[in-house]
Amino acid sequence: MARPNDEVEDLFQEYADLLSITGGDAFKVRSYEKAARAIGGHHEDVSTLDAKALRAIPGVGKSIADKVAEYFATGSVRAVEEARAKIPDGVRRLVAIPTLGPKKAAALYHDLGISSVDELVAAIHGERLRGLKGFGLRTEENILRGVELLRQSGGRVLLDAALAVADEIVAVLSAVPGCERCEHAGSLRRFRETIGDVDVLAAAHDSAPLMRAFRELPLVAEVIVAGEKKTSIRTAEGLQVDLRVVPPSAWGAALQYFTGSQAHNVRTRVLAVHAGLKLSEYGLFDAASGELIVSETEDEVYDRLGLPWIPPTLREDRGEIEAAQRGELPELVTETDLLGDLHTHTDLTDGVASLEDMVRAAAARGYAYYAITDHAPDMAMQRMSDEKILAQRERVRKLDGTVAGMRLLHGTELNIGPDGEVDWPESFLRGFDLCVASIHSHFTQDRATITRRLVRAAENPCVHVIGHPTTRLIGRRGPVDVDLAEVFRACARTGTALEINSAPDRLDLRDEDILLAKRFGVRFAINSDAHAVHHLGFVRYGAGTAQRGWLTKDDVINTWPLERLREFLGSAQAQQ
DNA sequence: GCCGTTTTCGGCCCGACTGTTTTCAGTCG
Repeated sequence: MARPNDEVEDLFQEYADLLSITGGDAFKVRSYEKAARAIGGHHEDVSTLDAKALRAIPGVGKSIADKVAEYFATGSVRAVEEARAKIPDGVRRLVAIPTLGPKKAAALYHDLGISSVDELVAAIHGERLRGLKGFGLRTEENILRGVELLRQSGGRVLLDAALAVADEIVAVLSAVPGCERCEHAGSLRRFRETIGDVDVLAAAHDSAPLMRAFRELPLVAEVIVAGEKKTSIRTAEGLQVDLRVVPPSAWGAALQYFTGSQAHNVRTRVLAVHAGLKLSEYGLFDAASGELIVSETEDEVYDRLGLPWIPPTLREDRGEIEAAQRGELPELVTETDLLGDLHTHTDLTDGVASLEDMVRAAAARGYAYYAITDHAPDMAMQRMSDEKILAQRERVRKLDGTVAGMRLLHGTELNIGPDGEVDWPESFLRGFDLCVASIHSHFTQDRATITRRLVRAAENPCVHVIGHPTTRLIGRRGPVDVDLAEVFRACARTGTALEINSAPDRLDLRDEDILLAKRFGVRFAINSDAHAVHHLGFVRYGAGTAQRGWLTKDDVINTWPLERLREFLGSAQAQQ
């Protein structure tokens, strides 16, 4: 189940969308968006809060607090239901298309009766948009490109959504009597950036109670197939989940088989054949006699193939078999290796939690150090000023070391402008412990310009980390067109780290880019880019992505002790 | 709809780009 806070966030975001499509007051729309974000990022469960506590959340006043209460009392909100009655859900989905906002969606619906993405595409191809005010040929092209982007991620969900579903199912099934083991497998276990369907594997002598419990889960919207060995369901959000139940003796072989990837499995089966064996989801067998050799653990299966156990995040047939044969598998960085987070926000800019709340939550994760990196003035909407950032620095210095001994770094997330310049002059930047620099606009510049822009940022002696280097948003915006090798070369030369932004809709750098960057000898930082307390946990996805890029602890600067990190930050400034 | 070096209503996130226009609306971060 979604967190109650997430349910309310989705509800108010939907209401804001509907209000904007119906031409409602823009400030009212913004109020609901702001409240949605604040509630989604709030640390307490809003379903347990009374009116007074609800109104203590920034952006929540009487009207919105009443609607939250109404939602938990009745299961719905009358005002939202009324808005839904006016605008078909398909019209709201149109605004998910990049470059298509509420005004254009409203025009398409009212003038042409278009109420779904499919109808819109058909209308464009039927040239029915020609002559519609505000819609030219370029607009049509942009819409079609946006739809294509949406469909590329089509049916696939982000890691966090898939993991939330998987975690819930595994927790419930593990408690069913007779269940000896239960884990998620598939691309989710390999931490792929998007997930087509969730695979859950369980071990039991009798599968019936597990299959029944699975079918009766509250999140099940539809049972697709129900058998003795396999059951598939679909959630209300459209995510397919497959449960396979195997005998406990076959656990290891099944887990290996259902974890994949397919390419990795092909390689392991070929290895088996060459050794006179046969590998299937039921075990490793002697090819001639059909006698079972091993099947109980993954370790045994790999061992009998002459390999050490291979971490799931490496199982893509990208050289892991060969590395394993040579005994050269990397010792992968893990989430628990992280000693701190180097890219986080507070409510001084676009975060929703206070400095103190963020610091407390970071300390609760056991971090040794933590950097606060709010936006700088060039992001005009954030209204940052020298005075505000210096006042924050005072507060950071006072808090430093007072919460569980955690050390604080005062930093900023600079904006890399169209020519590669950043917000403040060098004299001011030297006052920060750490500067992340990221691109936030001008995404469509040509390859040479973007490359030069990022190289210039890396060459800036005050920039320590390049944030979300390709700026892609999964399913919504492609990466900028850039010569990554050139950027990686510059980062290696200047001692500038590359971020692995852990936000599940970014995961930027992505795994393939990390593999390439590592070859240039670049260092990395696995950061949450948290805008709320619960975002700090995003580093789980960043660490998984780093593993898919074959990174070890030594490659990642925020696994280093503070002293070594400070040396790295200092030497970057000393250069050039 | 929220908020207030607040007290009851006026301001609220600003600037730039894109595409459609020919002076601006819509979208985005």
